[in-house]
Amino acid sequence: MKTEDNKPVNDFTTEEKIKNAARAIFHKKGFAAARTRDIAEEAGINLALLNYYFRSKEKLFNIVMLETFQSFFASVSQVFNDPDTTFEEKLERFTSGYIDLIFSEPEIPIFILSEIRNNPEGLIEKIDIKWAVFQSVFAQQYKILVQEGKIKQQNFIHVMMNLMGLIVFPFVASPLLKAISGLTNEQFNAVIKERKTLIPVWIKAILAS
Amino acid sequence: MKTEDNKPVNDFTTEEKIKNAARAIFHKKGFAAARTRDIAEEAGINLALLNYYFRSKEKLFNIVMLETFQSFFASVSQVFNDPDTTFEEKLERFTSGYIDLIFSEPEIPIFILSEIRNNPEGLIEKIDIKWAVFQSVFAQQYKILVQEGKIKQQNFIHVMMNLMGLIVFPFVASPLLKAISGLTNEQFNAVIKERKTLIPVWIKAILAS
DNA sequence: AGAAGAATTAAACAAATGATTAAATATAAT
DNA sequence: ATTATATTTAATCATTTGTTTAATTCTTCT
Repeated sequence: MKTEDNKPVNDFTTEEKIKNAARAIFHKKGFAAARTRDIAEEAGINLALLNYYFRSKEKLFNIVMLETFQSFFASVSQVFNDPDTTFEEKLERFTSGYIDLIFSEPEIPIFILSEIRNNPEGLIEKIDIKWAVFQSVFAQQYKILVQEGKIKQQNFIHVMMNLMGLIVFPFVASPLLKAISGLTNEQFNAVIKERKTLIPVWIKAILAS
Repeated sequence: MKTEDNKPVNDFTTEEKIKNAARAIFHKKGFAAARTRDIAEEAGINLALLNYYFRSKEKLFNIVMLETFQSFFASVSQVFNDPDTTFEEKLERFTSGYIDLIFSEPEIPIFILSEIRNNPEGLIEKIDIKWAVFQSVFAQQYKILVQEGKIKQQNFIHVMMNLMGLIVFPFVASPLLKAISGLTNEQFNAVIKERKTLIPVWIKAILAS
């Protein structure tokens, strides 16, 4: 039973099942360690269908990678280019929203960071991420605050490094941090949730220093 | 021409050549994407010698991983447990020293972080990293400063997350950061060098906030 | 010099893995 | 209903890749 656009009711199409499985496996293991048979099994489909729908492992990976990358940075652009919020509000919304986002899929940061080292120019150029960040309203508001003497002059890239470092690092280093701290998963998650309100405060303290 | 302990003069033993090559390849590509033939070629040796000296790719990897891990955290322990420096001095020495260390081998952080996700319990337990950090003199000095009311009460793990996040993140995200900022490699490196003095200032601002 | 052991090499093996084929089944169109 | 097209399957292919083997060369010891 399918609709006129070939989509099963109450279920996923074969193509979607493959892509969802591929996303899960690639995110968890990376391109090189992921096997097409893993993906086929996870999707519950015959191995040959993977090539029938996507031609090759690499083509499938590129699609998953691009979509992951895009959706992961879509919210950046949205928050950073909202004309109706202040610099400080953007700081708070970005921090809180991003921590929630990564919480829902904690493997994504390390996936992106580790896969991007193999991707010389291919991927990054496909998304206008530069515009989303360095030409954003957020960046312009920063510049104005500097001109007004409200915050200290400093290369804007430091702000981005600091903000993203404070948000993302605990996730990518979580196995290590759990080991050295001895915290349980629940305790660790509670610590990270605290950061949703702490990081904006810290960033402001940094900007004032 | 070799010395009595079988070490060639002015050169590396075969075993060392293999391990050095393995380190380079594993650091750059990770375990799954590294091929034993890559390593043999990089080392300039016959492929069979890899198994002759190290039994298997996995055993070779475990040796490289453990050594990398140990050497990368040895300096932490040293700086953090120096009884003759203040909390503030440790902050400065750790930041400066670690940025220099990562500069010399920029692939190591992403290597460690991405490989550790496959290593449930094996690796981390082999190093007493908990002692090196959470039971360190640095941690004790932090506790005292909190008791004295010199800095604000906060879970010590936040300090470690912040410090390491500010230091490490720019390296693991460098391809992304270069893309969004448009900086050249030289400009990017200059920015990171600025952070050697900035990060301790920022951490102190955070601790006071 | 000659024997014994260590190191090295070329070749091949075996398993894993990405991809393809050809037949079978299901779906859509007339 | 029949045909045509799309989807799915089991089997197989072809390459890659970790590993081993057996022969050869080098080193060491007497």
